[in-house]
Amino acid sequence: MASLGELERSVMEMLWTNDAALTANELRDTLAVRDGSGRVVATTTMLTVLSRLERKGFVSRSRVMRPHRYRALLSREEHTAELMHEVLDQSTDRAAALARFVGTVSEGEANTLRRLLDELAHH
Amino acid sequence: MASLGELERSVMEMLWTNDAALTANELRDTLAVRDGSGRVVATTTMLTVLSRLERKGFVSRSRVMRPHRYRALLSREEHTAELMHEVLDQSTDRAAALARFVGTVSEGEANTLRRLLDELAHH
DNA sequence: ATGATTCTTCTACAGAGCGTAGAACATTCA
DNA sequence: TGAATGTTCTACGCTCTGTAGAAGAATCAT
Repeated sequence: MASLGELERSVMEMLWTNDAALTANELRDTLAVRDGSGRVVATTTMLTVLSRLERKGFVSRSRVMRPHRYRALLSREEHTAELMHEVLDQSTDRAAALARFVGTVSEGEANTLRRLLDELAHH
Repeated sequence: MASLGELERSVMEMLWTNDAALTANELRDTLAVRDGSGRVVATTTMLTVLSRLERKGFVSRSRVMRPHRYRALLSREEHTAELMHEVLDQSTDRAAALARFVGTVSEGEANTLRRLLDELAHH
């Protein structure tokens, strides 16, 4: 999966937080507020970034109306899960990598995992 | 964690595969053979890449002898586990992300996880 | 010891990715 | 149909990475 720059990432964060499809200007304004740094970018900058995110397959764009509306193709959780798989796939010994991972997980998270695997078993 | 370029990644792969500390020329030669593409780089190229990997904290260098010898600071599995944590840390809802992850894991891998968590419980 | 050899560092450059946005083009609105 | 709004095209600077020559440092062979 392609990786994201800082602004690209911020945009994805906004799209993940708002499940409605947003316009470039809405994103631009949200960024100015939400990003503590009061980051103000030109609308064209936002549009460029959105085009790149579309090309990379992170967002889809609805062109039926103007202004166009953008939404994330995956939810944040799906994205995270996909990244975890991708990382794991780079390993030659997946079981060993999982062992390391599980070995460094908090007790609470270990319990979460047990519960999830339990639910999975009784599908 | 800093990310790696293609050549940097190849070098880490070689260091992960050989647990002995290797020299720039050994890595150079191994690359030429191992990398199917018969990739031949100059020794100085290898040294530059190794310096960058050292700066990024991926390898350590023994300077006591010449030529210097390089080794990976983390094993491949440790590295993978660390990346998985890093990815997970980017999520706002870790449990949800883990749920997605577990939900898309193969049956065999689910069993591996159950076993690992079981061992963890009886520490 | 010293010239030859080997090794490392310094410097440099090209290509790609990203943040950035103006200029020009397209659409919609009043 | 002119004004306002929205989108695309083009471009530039910065950083990262692959690449390696030039120059400096250490080692070796005689």
